[in-house]
Amino acid sequence: MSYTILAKDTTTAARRGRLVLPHGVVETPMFMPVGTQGSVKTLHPDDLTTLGAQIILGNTYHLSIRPGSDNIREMGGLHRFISWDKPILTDSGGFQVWSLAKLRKITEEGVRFRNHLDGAYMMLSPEKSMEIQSDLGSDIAMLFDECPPYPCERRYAETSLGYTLRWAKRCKQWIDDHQPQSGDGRQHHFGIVQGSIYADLRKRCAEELSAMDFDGYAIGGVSVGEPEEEMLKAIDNTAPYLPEEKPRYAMGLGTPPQLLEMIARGVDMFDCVMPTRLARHGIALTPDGPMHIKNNRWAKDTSPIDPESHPSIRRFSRAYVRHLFKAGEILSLRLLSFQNLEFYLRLMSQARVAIESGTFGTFKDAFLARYNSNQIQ
RNA sequence: GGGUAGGUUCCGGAGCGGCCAAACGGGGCAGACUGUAAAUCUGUUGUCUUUCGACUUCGCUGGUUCGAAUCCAGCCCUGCCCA
Repeated sequence: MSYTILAKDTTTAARRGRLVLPHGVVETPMFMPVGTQGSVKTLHPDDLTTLGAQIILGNTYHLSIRPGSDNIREMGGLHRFISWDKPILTDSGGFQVWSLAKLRKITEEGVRFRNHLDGAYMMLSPEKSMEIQSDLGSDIAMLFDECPPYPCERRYAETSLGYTLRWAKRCKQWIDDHQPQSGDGRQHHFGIVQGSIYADLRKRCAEELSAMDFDGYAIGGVSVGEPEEEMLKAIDNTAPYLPEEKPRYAMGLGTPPQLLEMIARGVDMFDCVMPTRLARHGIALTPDGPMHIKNNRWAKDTSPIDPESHPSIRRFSRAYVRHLFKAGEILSLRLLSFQNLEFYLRLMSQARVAIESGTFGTFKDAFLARYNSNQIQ
């Protein structure tokens, strides 16, 4: 088995695991920095290594329209192309069906897009998505799903779920036909549970996908604008029906507190644009809460943004980073991205240690109390 | 000295008799962001008031008019051209 549960928490459903992938071993719970276009925005791959990133994301939709997945395959695959030799997870493009909704048409066959670059028509189907991800050579390929919007009426959610389940079967068929190998060295495939806010649909989807025996399972249809309460409910309505011995991945989430809440519910993997996007928008994440570095109150603050962070960011004062940001200097975006990812990855590292010692519950409460107090000195 | 263009709210810059506390851009202040069409987007930016509204403001002084940032006169100051 490529996934091993190493420890379980005593008072929550948190798990400490290890996932063996073609390009390396990743320890869970873990956070995956998002590198949609083959780059975690503003950061050098060596920065990611310094930060302890174990795996990053790439995106099927974006990479297939530019520079083209066939080109990437001919150049030796995504890892070589972007010079990153650790694991990569590729999203299937299903999310772009949702986020670029104005330009799409969904049919049984798949989704017909007009891409956002030159408006050219493009078809994404279960088979096509799997083929692109195979060309990219990612360690984990996500199944091609239909991500319903929020809010979503029952009727639409059912129809949408039908696509997701039938498309999952076709993805499975494509995998069996094209990638018959077994073992940790082959590309892994994760199913995606949809069902919107409807508990019975979530359960049904989780059970049907589980029966198809994928390498891991994702909880999708979250991070689409729903309130936090609905998001956690979707986790609660899904996680219990997923196989215990497979990794669970909450897609597109979340805030630091949300991450801990989901780990406590048995989720192992996360990805989110939040740390890097907030960085580019002038917000630093710290153990004491988010910090609008552009605010006037930091103008003369010579202390570091986060005294507990990595030395290479700790050496700069809040006043300096603020100055760089306000002056439009690119360095500020890099420094803040570095800080925010450092913070996310540190949080995951601390969570792993806490689970191993069976104290995740108290760790979580302490973290939340401090983070939510938002008392940055 | 002669000619000419102009002086507008933090800056640039529109406005050229009422719809003007004054477009737009920048800057300032604050906010939003959750499988990245995002180094993006939103709000706010004369004073007082919770709202209605009141008050002060378009170089200065005076005038014309029911009404002036806008018209007239004088003055002050800047840029450019000629001596």
